[in-house]
Amino acid sequence: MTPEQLSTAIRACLVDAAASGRLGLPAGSVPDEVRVERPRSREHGDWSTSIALQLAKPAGLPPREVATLLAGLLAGVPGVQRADVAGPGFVNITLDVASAGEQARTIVELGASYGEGRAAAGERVNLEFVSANPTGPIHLGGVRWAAVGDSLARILAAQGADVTREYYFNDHGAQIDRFARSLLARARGEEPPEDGYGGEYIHEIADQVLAMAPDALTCSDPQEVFRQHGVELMFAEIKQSLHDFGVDFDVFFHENTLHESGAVQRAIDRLREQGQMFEKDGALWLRTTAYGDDKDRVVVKSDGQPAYISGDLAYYLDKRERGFDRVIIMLGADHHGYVSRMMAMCACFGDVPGTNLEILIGQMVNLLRDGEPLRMSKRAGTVVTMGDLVDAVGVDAGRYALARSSSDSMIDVDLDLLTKRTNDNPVFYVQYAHARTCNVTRLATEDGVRLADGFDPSLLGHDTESVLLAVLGQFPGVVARAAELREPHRVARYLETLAAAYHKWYDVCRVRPQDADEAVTDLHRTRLWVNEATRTVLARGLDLLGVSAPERM
RNA sequence: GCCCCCGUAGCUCAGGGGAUAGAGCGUCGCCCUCCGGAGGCGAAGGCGCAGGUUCGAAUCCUGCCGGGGGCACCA
Repeated sequence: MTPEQLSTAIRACLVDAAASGRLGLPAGSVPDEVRVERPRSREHGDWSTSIALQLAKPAGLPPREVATLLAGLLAGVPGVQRADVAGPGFVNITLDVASAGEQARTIVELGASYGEGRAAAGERVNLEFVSANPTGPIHLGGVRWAAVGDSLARILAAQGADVTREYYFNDHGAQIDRFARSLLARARGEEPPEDGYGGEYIHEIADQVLAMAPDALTCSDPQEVFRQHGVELMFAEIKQSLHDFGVDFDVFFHENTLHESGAVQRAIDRLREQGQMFEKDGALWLRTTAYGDDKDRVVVKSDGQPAYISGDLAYYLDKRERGFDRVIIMLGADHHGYVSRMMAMCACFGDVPGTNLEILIGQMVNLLRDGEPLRMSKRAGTVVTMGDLVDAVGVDAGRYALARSSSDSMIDVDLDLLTKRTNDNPVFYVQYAHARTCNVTRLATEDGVRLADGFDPSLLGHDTESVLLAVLGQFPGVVARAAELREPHRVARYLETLAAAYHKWYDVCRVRPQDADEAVTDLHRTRLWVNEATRTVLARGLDLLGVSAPERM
């Protein structure tokens, strides 16, 4: 019996009790979802629910009375060995060993599709992340969103969403001009401009542009040549480093196309028709304060030039017109000030903020060296790039380290720790567990233990076994929750729990016969099912994080 | 001044209003005639402060303290 099945059974008991008048409330007032949790202490059984505590008040009964009623009904459910009332009104449930053991069969039979859900089925999601300006390599701060964003895309897809990964390529503004001027200055052997970029990569790109266009310095518009080729080269490098990090976008959207195609003007016209625009001081404004922004925003400046937000307006409208009902944008904490104006903009279009537009703010990565904060500056060229991270620890450790923490938390990354390749990255703990499952399967198969020859879940009675089975059963709920809250780190934390449960089980429950004299029994075969189920979930979970699941390490 | 995030073990971080708050690393002590010891078992060690809501608060609300970030007709 899976936790989902148990939850359904509990709800059915409650609806029954309500319908027959024993609960003192109408059947319709039983919550749609009854939460089933793992109790903290093993002595409290396999699963626990606090539903009786929640229903006590509406039912007008003491919590323990509701719990007692529920426990009595649950005791009659097939697969439930016992249901006890505990504490203020918890119902603790212990399953039959065989019923709990069926979890292994369920997983092995579903294979890689175990853990998938339909919570986001039919949703067309546009997930925009990274979107770093092509004025330099992606630095470590941006890498966090690459890891988290790509993982979120995988998790949403596992819930049935149709996800497009999108990168907004800002190739239009003043920062690009600064970049071009910096390249030009470098090529002429001059110091970078006051507001420009420094660093080794500027040197390299400038040389490459000169190689591509030998007359770049003598042509009529040198800066334009450096801009065009420089951005192209920088962009190619960014794409490549993302690809090497295991992140491939479906759409690279160029801001330029919005201005060239007239999309900006269309968006402005649309908003004007809806009465959201007004003119003041020679500029055109969007009345974002009507929807909670703290000030109105200039869309077209008094000099006639479009302000930055005009691109955002057009871009949002473009995404919606491409058929995405959910536009999700991941931004760093240094951009959180945009949230209220973006949400207001969404409302100005007549959409629903929070539904059609979601903005996820992630906190920054704090770089340390020797425990001391490291100040990074693109201007000074002291940046730690995505490539540096991959060179230092590899893709798996890098992605895992960045994806295993909540995006709400600022995280510290100590470069010396990383470059030392120490074992304190939990990704190895999880990957090792996976490699172990593969090893066990390989050796067991050589010994003649075959899944197809038998499965007797009533043999899975060891305590470490029931823990492992229960943890395996939590996977679909974890994935669903990670998708719902847009929190990939939940998957990583879950995998660490699963790996721990597996290691403990492995330590005391042998899968293979001890030696050639020992016959292969149903216990060996059944445990091989458990091993396979674990391998399946570890592999799928790592896949959701974009981390490899090695068979040997 | 206003807005957002954070404050949990020595360090880095988990923790869906529920029972005795967890993991990794670090420290100390155990376990290889045993499917891979990148493992397992044990010990020490913690919710910034003060109120409030609740049967019940690390979790929700308010204030304070501390850290980070943001408040342009820049992009």
